[in-house]
Amino acid sequence: MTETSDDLPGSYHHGDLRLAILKAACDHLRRENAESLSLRALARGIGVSQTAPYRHFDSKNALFAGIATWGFQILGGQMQASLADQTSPMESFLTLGRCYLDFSREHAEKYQLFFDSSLVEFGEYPRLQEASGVCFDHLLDVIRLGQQDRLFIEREEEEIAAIVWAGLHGMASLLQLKHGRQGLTDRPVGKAIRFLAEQQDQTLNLLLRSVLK
Amino acid sequence: MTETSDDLPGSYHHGDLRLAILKAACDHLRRENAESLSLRALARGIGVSQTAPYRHFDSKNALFAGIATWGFQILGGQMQASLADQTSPMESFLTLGRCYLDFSREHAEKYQLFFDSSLVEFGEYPRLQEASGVCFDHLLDVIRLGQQDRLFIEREEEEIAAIVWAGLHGMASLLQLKHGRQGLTDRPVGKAIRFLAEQQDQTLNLLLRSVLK
DNA sequence: AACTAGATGAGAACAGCGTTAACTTCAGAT
DNA sequence: ATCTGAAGTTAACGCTGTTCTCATCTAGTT
Repeated sequence: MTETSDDLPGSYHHGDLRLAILKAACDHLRRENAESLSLRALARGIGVSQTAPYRHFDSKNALFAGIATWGFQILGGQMQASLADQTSPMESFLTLGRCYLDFSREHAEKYQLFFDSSLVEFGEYPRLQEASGVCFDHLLDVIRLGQQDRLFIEREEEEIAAIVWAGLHGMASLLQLKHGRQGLTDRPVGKAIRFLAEQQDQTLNLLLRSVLK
Repeated sequence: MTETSDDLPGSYHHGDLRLAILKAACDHLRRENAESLSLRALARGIGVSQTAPYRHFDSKNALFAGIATWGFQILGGQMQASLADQTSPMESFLTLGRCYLDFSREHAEKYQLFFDSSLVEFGEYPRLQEASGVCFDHLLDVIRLGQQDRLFIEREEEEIAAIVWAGLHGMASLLQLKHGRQGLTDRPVGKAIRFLAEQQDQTLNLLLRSVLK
């Protein structure tokens, strides 16, 4: 059993409160939003005192940083897994882009924290920086592979990575608007986002074309 | 004098409290962040009671929506102005992209609200929807112009707009990381973003190339 | 010139929040 | 068996968003 038995009566210690908080926070972020998330309500929902979370996270910001770190670890793992059975550099490159978009959809609540400098102070959490660095390194690795095959325009690998990242993040952001925003269905902007959602693979290819020779 | 005389003693009414709140909020967002913004502190800084802002904004979210609406109005005006003295559709297209990036830099605090569905509930504010719609229409206009010259790949105008928007927003987001985030200077990701900032025009051209024939 | 209505501001109050400090309980090593 | 540190609790502080009631000013009507 992977789940801890938190229904045992009289158990003073929770068992894995840290993970329970992370999960509950993500659940809330998915259903509601970041502004309405409260540490006290989270603790109440789990069934511990309102200050118990502070044994695992120094502050609310630290919790957000923890979620973001968790997210980068998951993304890093999925990137690595997605590259395992690719045969060509070009295939690897496209697969990595697809992987990024998939993550931003499946873990939307974590992904949003990657770019919300109001909720997550990157500089204060070295483990977060490292986890994000690992993901970026995977991207750089794939780009170096492609450069050996002269796949890309003649730029330094970091520059190619930045352009690719911009395209991917732009797509991911707009795709999230579709679910996070009401009232744009009948307007042109709604139609545009619907196109984006329906033609994801084509759009992805078009945007990645930016760095291809 | 464009500024209202709020230093007059004994003046019960502020004169233009709504605008003063909008400006003060933007100032705060630029220096600090959204989470630490407090309506009460804002009112204190302006010198009115803590409930005075509620005469102009129904809630904190309404204030954010007001800032976002203001932002779209400014962006719409700048888009229109930037297109005034362009001669070719291609020139107009590139200029509009430049204009978008400029706005995202000069009004970073407003721009961030455009995509923060946690702070701004788009569906609840028709004027916000309309202001954003005007901006999107400017983009569609330019694309229609380019389509007449067979500038773009064969797609519907909304689809081209979505791809362009994705590229622009991706660039704008990553460029904001440079100023909003510490501790990524020596890492590869820091180098990548520095490239992006230094080669903005080239990168913009590369990304916009996605939709060119 | 006096009156009135509506817009704008003030003050008190409420529940909820993040966070800290001091205390309690438990699990594991010596 | 005892000790120690990790993990959880309780009480408290100041701050917040928001609402309700009341005060003041402005502009327009008679």
